[in-house]
Amino acid sequence: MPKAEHLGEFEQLALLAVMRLADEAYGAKIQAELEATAGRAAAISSIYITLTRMEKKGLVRSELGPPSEGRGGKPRRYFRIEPEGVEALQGSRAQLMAMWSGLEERLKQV
Amino acid sequence: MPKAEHLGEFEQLALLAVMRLADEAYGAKIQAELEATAGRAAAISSIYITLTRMEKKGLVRSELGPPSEGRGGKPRRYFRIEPEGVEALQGSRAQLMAMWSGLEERLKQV
DNA sequence: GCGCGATGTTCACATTGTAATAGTTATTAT
DNA sequence: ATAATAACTATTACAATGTGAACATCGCGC
Repeated sequence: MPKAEHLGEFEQLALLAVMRLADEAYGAKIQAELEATAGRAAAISSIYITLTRMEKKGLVRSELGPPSEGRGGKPRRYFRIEPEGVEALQGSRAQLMAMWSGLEERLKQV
Repeated sequence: MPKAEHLGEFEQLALLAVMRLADEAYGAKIQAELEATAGRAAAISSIYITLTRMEKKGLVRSELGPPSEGRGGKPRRYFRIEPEGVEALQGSRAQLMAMWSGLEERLKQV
């Protein structure tokens, strides 16, 4: 029973990638999305571990795709964000935006 | 020698609070600022531990205020953000903004 | 002197993030 | 048929980040 109070830095990014990819959100693609969009290198293990932990907290769910799609390897595991995940994400975002508000201007003067 | 690749969730918030408070950034006030502006409860120990660790990485520096100011207790420890800290903060922000871009609209439809 | 309020500090632990490595299975090459 | 390769998922052990509880310091008012 994790306490699950706040989303970690990487948890936020991983959730966002899942949302962006909609129904194409599986491990390898999530990794590519993070690299391409955020410029954030992430180990593939970080992605699986983080998403699996979040699944236990009810922030995402996952299901296996069809066993074959003209390719080898294990079937893909597709992730979907749950309403709780969306909510957590919006909460984190609101905190950061509140803290940033008014700071951009000040930074320009330096 | 920590590796210090990315800022954690709380590291970001703590740095932002230090920036917002300018030359009034000491432990208790940082805690109050987080609560007031972000609605984020944080243990006072989290603040000191996190900022002390970031000081070792060169993201902030700190100095003790005058021993007394008509009040008891240890002298206040004032924190300042360093240019490296500002840079790290902007990097984290850019990643999140990139990942969020385009998602707000999609969310409204749910 | 004694307690109170306003600080800062430390320790032990829980949660979050990563590197290294192993496992699965279709397709292609030999 | 067998082996190599490619495209994936999974586990383990550890490092970094975050927290709760408890303690230490010191001026002020009684």
